[in-house]
Amino acid sequence: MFDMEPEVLERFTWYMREHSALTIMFHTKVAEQMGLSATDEKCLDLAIRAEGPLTAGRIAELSGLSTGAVTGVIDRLERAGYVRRVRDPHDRRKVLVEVTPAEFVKFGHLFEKAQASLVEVLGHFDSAELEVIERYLKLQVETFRKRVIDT
Amino acid sequence: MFDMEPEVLERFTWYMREHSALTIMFHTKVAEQMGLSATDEKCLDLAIRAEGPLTAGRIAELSGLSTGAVTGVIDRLERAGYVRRVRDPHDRRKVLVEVTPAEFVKFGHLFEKAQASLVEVLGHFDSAELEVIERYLKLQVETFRKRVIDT
DNA sequence: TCGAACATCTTAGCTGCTAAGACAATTCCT
DNA sequence: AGGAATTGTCTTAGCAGCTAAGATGTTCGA
Repeated sequence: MFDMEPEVLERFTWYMREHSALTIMFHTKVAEQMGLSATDEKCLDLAIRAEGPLTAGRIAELSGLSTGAVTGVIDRLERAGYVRRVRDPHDRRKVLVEVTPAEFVKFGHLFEKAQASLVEVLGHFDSAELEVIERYLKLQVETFRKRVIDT
Repeated sequence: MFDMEPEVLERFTWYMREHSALTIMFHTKVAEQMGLSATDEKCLDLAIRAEGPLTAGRIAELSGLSTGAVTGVIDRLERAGYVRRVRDPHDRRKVLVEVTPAEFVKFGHLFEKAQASLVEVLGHFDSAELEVIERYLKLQVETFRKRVIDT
């Protein structure tokens, strides 16, 4: 820990801000290409990134939408073939949202391109440098998560 | 440049994905606290990050909204005091959207907290490491921008 | 000077959100 | 075990904000 020059902080702040704006634009464009609204894509992403299948209610909590809105989201995702509704056998009130991986083959190119540009960026660093970057990313994600929760 | 192990790439991909999701959640929450919709906040952010004042039409292009929608966005932002409509003296068809900096004082705590967590993260690295991280961020933003444009 | 092009605003119609309540399944309490 | 309260999802009414099309006002070029 050492004291940082103000311009350094300013530059890092700028990178963050720029990266945020780009992330939001990218998110919008990916959704568009998949024939979904940003909201629907956001919920689909939650379902994909979750450990097991999520319930409709859990998606409402995580996304901040009302349960009524989530019904509509799942309707559209199901109609488009991205997910399937499965009643939870242990609690038949619940609806489990199961992602159907096959549907994503169509959009493989999107993810491949994303992967390719990540590889391109990382290719400019040696393995000691990558270690530093990974430590930074890990810490950044953890810190960011805490901040998002109490905002 | 050296060849990367698949698990390393996998971990980096995970960080990216997690960071994206957090960015979108954070964006939603900031907008909420400022009494704006995510759309309005996105446009305001464009206006803040731009060099000079943007025209209404330019905001429509950059945000991907229709000109009609942008009229509504500016109405709401103006009513809330974040921006001011100024007719361009050189071309009186155009409406310049001028950000009123004073309004952001109220939300200083939001930005201070963001700044503070950035400082906290960066505090874990010495200046040689920060140089690596900055190089990474710079490259990442540039590469990401190209990818977003042709997506 | 007049018509074409341009920048923004207005409006009609539509989609998707929230809030409230209906409905069905489960759990709790006696 | 049986009725009441709780829980999870869906339905509906009303509303906000988006798009597309056209109106309005301004500029530019011949």
